[in-house]
Amino acid sequence: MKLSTKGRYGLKAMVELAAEYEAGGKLSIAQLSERQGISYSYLEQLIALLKRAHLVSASRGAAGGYKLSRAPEDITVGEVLRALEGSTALVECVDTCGTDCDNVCSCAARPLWLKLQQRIDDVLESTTIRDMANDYITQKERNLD
Amino acid sequence: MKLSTKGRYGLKAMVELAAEYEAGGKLSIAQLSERQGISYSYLEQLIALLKRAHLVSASRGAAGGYKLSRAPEDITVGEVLRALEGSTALVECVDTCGTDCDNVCSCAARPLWLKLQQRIDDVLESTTIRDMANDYITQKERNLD
DNA sequence: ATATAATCCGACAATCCAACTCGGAATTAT
DNA sequence: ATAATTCCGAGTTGGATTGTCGGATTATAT
Repeated sequence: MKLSTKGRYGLKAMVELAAEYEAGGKLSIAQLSERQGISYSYLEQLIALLKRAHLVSASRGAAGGYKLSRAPEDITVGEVLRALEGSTALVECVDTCGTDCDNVCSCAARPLWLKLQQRIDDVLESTTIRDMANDYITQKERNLD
Repeated sequence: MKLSTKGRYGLKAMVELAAEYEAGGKLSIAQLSERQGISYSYLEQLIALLKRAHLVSASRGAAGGYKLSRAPEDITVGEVLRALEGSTALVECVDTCGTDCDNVCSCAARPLWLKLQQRIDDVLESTTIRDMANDYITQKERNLD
């Protein structure tokens, strides 16, 4: 019942880009990996996932980098995590992509998993990375005092 | 972001015991593993975890087996999952046992994880295995039609 | 007493997957 | 040209999940 580093690191990278959004918001992998203390090579892979999902767009070559392809208030945490992890489902049998469990109709636990998943998705879909960036920024300001 | 089979199988075993509670509620591993199609040897291990957490009690020897050590309405899903998985935390940094992340105070994601974890635990602590057993029983009845 | 049915226990094995690393090709600004 | 960057696929490593197995222990039934 753990979220992988893929999801955690990738989401933090998105928040970093969101916090930079007003100022143009382009950051290179080198910048992102340094700000978060994540391996350059690994972050490369994560960003690739985000790009494939059209959440960020790249400009190549020298002075290149990544920026959000939409405004941060239009990107939900759920979208980001799905791009990174494939799905936010806690158990397969509640995945929107369907299930191969032949037992769904008489499963003792399925009603619970459905309810739980709904609560999780409520949070993930109602939170945007703009929200997170705002928290992040005020948090950093507080730390300066 | 997946729940392991430990949690899923173990919880289903507990619901099976809860459904049997009124009738005495003692079941052997052989019975439990057959009803769920889970390997006998593996289930043995899972039950051991539940026993260590005093959620079930065993009677040894022939005609032995396991039963709930408390009434099913007094056992929450959260307790069961903690016994099986160690923790229900989605990310370490919200674990009640504390964290070794030196970044908690300026983490862009922590407020989200806290909120998410709270919603998850709301569900897990407010659902008992009696609730699940009731659902399970009516579900089985519907399937007879 | 003996056979039988069960829990108990620890060690081991297979498989998977998360979490990276690496090398180099393609692209673009200066 | 050169340096900075994205792009891409393959390989590695370690640890966790998901079991299996053999035998010891305990209780019941006959």
